[in-house]
Amino acid sequence: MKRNQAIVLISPVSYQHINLSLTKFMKEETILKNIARFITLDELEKQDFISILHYKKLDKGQVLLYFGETAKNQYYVIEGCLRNFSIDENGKEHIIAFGPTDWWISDLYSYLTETPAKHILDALIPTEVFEIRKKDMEEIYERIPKFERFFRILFQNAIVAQTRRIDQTISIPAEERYKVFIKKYPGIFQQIPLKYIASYLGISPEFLSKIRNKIART
Amino acid sequence: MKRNQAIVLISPVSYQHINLSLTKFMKEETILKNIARFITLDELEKQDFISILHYKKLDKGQVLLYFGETAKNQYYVIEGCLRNFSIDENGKEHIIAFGPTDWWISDLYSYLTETPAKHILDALIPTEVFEIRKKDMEEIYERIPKFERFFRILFQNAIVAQTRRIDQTISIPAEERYKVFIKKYPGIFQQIPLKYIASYLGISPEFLSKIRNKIART
DNA sequence: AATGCAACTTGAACTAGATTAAGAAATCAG
DNA sequence: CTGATTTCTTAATCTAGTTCAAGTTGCATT
Repeated sequence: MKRNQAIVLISPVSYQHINLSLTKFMKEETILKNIARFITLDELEKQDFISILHYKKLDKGQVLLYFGETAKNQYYVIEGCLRNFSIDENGKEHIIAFGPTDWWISDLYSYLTETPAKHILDALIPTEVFEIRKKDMEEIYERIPKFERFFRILFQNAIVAQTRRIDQTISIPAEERYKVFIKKYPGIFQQIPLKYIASYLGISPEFLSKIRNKIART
Repeated sequence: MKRNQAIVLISPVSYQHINLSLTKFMKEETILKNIARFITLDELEKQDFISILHYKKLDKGQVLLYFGETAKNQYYVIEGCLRNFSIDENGKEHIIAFGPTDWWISDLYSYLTETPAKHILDALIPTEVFEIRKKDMEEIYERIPKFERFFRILFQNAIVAQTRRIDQTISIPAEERYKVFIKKYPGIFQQIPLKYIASYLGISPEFLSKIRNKIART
């Protein structure tokens, strides 16, 4: 079954598709628009916040956080897709989360406890991010307390999504979970190799292939 | 294998065991102590906050949130244990979260979106809670903005725990997950029937029994 | 103490998903 | 364009976990 056969791309055209990089200004606009979902910043606050952003451009496969390294940053994905994954004692990779365009991602455990990370963050496709250092963020919380509210709401929404995922993982079979994933994340489905999607779903690539074949025959 | 055979009870004696109910004052102290982990409240702020708490005492099996009902409250567990669970299309229950003593619990999706809940909250053992109405909480956020920080930190910690759980669910076998659970939640393990623990782990009660027997023979 | 109900255990049969191997198709680098 | 590498598919075999049925044990009620 060919991936793109019957699924319409419904997310906005990737900026890379039109071969026109975002200017610095436009990149900053995307993160400010993301923040404006939950809080309103005045111009001074916007400038203050922008001053702590560190732009990074990653190639496919490039690592943002290594196993054993202490996470001192969190990331906003301007464009592209990151993954947060672990490696089990058999050397097998398990994707815990994707970090697609317009999402925030980090290894929160390492970041909060300042202990070595047990997870790894890298880019699955060429990706641009804003990196925010923990120290800088703590100062922003002091200077612009409404960011407490922003992240409270962001984290609430993250908990809702994770709860949904836990529920599905323990209560519905892999085929159903795959169908839910396609509907929920069409952008990721289009861009990311199937073996990574299988890993995220907690199944083998071979089994995902069987599921897709079965769906195609129905 | 008998449950209590080789496991030492390490959590403090249940208040109910010593047949001495907490006074109203002591109950309020427990939630204030919980809050003091992340923020400092002055006496006026404490009184303000306590004024929105609604005490509830539940019997085993008593429901706090029904399927299809819109969640208008969140809960702090003074003593006891709640569960957040779903029922799949085969009528099977899946426990998504426990809410043991000193934890905060709600159906966050329904609470945030003000849509009918797809989960159910009830008491697995006799339980006392403080119920906090959404409307009251929103006013507290206005009057005492440092609660934004409290819940941001609380939600961050919740995300860390859920991420750990997702990682374990997709990467280690049920036996390992059971061992992790026992170490991490000895209190729940002591008090809650095994069939609920099996449900939380995403396995059948029969399979949990087989795991326990295997462990006992090793 | 007796009875009924709920929880737990056990074994056999079954299934969803994993593993292994091999080949095809797609993508990438030069 | 070509060769190398990665991704994907397919089939056979294996295994973790489910289901079902039945019996045992623990708990609650009378």
